[in-house]
Amino acid sequence: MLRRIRAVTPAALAELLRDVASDVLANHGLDVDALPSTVVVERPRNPEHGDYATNLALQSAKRVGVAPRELAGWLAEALAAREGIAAAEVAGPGFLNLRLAAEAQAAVVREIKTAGQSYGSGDALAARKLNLEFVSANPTGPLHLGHTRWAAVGDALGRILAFSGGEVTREYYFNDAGGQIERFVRSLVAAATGAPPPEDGYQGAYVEDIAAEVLRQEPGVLDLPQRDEVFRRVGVGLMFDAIKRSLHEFGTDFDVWFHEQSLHDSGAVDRVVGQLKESGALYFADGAWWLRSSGFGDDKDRPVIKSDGRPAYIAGDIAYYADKRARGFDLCIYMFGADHHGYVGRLKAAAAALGEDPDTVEVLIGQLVNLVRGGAPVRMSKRAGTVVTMEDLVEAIGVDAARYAMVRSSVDSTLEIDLDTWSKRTNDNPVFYVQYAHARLASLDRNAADLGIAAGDVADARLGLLDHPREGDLVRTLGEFPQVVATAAVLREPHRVARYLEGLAGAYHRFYDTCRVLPVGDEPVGPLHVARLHLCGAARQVLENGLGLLGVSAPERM
RNA sequence: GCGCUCGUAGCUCAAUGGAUAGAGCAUCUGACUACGGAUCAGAAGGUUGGGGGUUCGAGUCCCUCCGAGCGCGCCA
Repeated sequence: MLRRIRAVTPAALAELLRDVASDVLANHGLDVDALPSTVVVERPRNPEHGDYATNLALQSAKRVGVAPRELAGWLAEALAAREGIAAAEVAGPGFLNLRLAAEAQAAVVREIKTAGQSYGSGDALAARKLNLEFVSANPTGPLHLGHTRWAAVGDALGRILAFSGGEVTREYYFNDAGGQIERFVRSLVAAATGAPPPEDGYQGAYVEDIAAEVLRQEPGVLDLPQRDEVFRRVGVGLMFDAIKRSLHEFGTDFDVWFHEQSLHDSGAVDRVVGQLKESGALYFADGAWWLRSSGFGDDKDRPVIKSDGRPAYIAGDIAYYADKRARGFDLCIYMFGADHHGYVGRLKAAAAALGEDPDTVEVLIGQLVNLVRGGAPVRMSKRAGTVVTMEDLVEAIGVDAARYAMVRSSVDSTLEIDLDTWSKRTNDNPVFYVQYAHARLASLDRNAADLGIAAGDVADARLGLLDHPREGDLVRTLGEFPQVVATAAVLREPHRVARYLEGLAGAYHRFYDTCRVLPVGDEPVGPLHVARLHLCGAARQVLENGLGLLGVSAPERM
């Protein structure tokens, strides 16, 4: 009977370190509370620094009142006696470098195969009710690249937050109550009547297409007195549908499609404005009602009811925020393009004015996306006239590459997507590099099946045989996944998952290059073959889980 | 002028205050009579825009200057 060893993953190691450090401090009569709230465990770049390293002694030395190296020495001694720890040594100013027994590390393979699709999930956001609002493009034209970035990043973030225990609702807010809808309708009417487009109107082939479709559905509409109303109802509806269809084909679906107009129709805007007037957050000046937003951290006060008596744009957003809170969301995450970052202060001020904690509003800002082809910028779209659309991008490189390209970089930096790179079917193209690893693993499984080899129950596998350096690297990489997901969730940084997958694919390819998995020729199936098959199965599972979080397919064949 | 986001290898980008700042591409040199060579090994490539500060330790935090993008409306 094999002895079952608990997998020593970074998370388990952090826990172990905390226990050991508490014991050590207590035994020396020192203050246990001097330990940092989170113990950092990382994989050193330099293999000479062990399998894992921690700066725990460095972090706590000052508060404990003991020299870092001395404290690290105490920890090393205590750790070396623990199960699964092969070696613990002090290095540099007080780092603690740890080597683990192969069997203890490889036990993570068992965890992965047992957890399956849930491996990597966690509770970092447990019991949090999260509202994610993203894309929210105005229904006056097709989605452009900025929207596309959020369609990919927001969707991935939603998956990651949910995987981390959050209760996530994804929403799309249609600004269908403002003046730009009027302009859109006028543009449609002009296109339908053959008149020149209005000066402030929308242009592009899509305007013509929608106008033509309205005429097809409502023949004779041009002669009706309610002509504009029909164009509004049918034309805007067609635009809604086109946007929803684009997003669905992009793999991004929403739980709630919220219409600004509904807030006006239901009286929600009137109610929230009344509430703000009553609390004194609004004041009347120059014929308009102003929000004292400068008193809540904004640059200046903002008109909420304009002097013509109509609600300003922000009125709808305040009511929308209040609606979200009333629905029980304890955190409202907004995702804006960089050109709307000036809106952040207003939104937080509005929350504060309603007597809410401004921290219930969290705004992510995404920088611009530029396309390059053949070394030259791509700016024009066939359909939209002026900007490149989501459909243009998907047509050029496909959904998987588009999503992956958008999600593999931090939203903080402007992004350049080289269409030549992302349409290649080589490892110039990061998404193919990762997907190829998965396809290779799928191929391996097919080959094993053809040979009649089954890995069997992972509980019986001798995973301690996985002691080759390449195996160790792969095992440790697999063990990092839950932490990567948790960090991505907490920091709202889905690109960490993508970068991790590239590292995992690399670790797998390096392992595969050196370590033969299946028996050669007449060689009988041995325990190492079985252990490696399980390792490959675990790698395949993590690639699948990770790609799934990004909304990118994990192909069996390519 | 004020504000936000940035500035890292030739290029595209990583790095939650940790050790010698990392990948991929491009360049150069190697590895297929075995599981997908769409792979792997190696070389070369850096004053992290400049300058100060904080500390055991700064690409990361603070100040300042330079440069880029984007904002600064009773538009949405």
